[in-house]
Amino acid sequence: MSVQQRKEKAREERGRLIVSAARELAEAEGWEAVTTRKLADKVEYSQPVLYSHFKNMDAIASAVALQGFDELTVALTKGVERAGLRGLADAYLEFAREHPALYQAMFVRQSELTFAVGEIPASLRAGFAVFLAAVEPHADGDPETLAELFWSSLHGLATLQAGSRLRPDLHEHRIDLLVRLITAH
Amino acid sequence: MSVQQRKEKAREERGRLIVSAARELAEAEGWEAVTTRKLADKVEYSQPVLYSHFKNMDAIASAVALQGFDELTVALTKGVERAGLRGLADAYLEFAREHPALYQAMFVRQSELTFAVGEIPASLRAGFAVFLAAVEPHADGDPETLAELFWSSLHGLATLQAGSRLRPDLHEHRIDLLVRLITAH
DNA sequence: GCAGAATGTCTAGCAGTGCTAGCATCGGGT
DNA sequence: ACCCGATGCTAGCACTGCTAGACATTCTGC
Repeated sequence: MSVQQRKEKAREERGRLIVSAARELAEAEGWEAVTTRKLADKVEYSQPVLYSHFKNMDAIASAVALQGFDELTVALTKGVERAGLRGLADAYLEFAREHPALYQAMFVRQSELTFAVGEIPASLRAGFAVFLAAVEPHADGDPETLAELFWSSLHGLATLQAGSRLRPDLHEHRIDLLVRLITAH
Repeated sequence: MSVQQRKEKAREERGRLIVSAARELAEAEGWEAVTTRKLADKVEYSQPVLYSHFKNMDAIASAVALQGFDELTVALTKGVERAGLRGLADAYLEFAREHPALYQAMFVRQSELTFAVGEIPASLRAGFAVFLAAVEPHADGDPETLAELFWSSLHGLATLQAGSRLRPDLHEHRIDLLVRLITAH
């Protein structure tokens, strides 16, 4: 049944095309501009094909988010290898700044995927592991809490910054201070 | 012109009615359920009336947010008076937890109101002042940066918690740790 | 090679969204 | 008593997510 396998492969390819088209559209014009019609236009199919790949629009955004988790984990790993805790913080905030729509899909837009209760994507869990390892030397026997707090702080900085609610010129100072607070035990 | 003044007063009253109806609806069913038709139904007018008070739906949400800034500042002040930095953190996170839709309108939904660039609502500025004062004893000559960082951390905790992305049982631990990091200079 | 079945895609449409033009109707000023 | 401006309404537009049903097209069994 090689012919069916090839079909299946082409189908998966089209699924990936939809996801990357959605991501591009979101990054270019924001998620509110990602409509079924525009997306169908972009991939040069009609709207119903979207629904043969994904349950609904939210599922497409979730697929984009999943890509993001993978890429974030890679970026975080590189960051921590380059410059420890400070590199991790820089990598996280740079990722959020460079891919605002992607970051929104991952952490701001509420989706069906409620983690912590239920199953967490493996890539996200790997990202958390990077935090855990990086933070462990500075935790008094409770790296989980410190890792969650560090992540939360970075998330807060990322989202408030994205909304222009923090003074841009103090960006570096805030990261410095955060890292100093954690490392100075 | 007493009659006109009375009319104007009734008009303002209706404006407030719209805002509180929107807030109730959002708190009860989430912002995605706040539509012009439902809102008009709730205040027992037709949709066009909404537009004689507000430019558009976003402006209504912004009015709700403005209410929230006032209330948050009050809550933060009480918190810091009761238990210093820890009371401030508790008050902030309790506010976000008890009024999730309100908090969304204030800090999550992106609106025209980009602060930091442009004018910041007076009540929000007052809220930041509470942070500044509470944090000042623990800052090495740079309370602004520490206040922004503290606020960001709480915001991160609040939003990630709201999305069920943090372990609920560690809630108190995270606050403890955050406050300890700041106070332990 | 060919009829019939199965798979896949598209056209057309529904219900609901934010928002507005234009028409009644009501009330105050002269 | 009349006029006229202000006010709220009905109806409608262009858009949204999503789906039913018609139409090809391709594969299967003979």
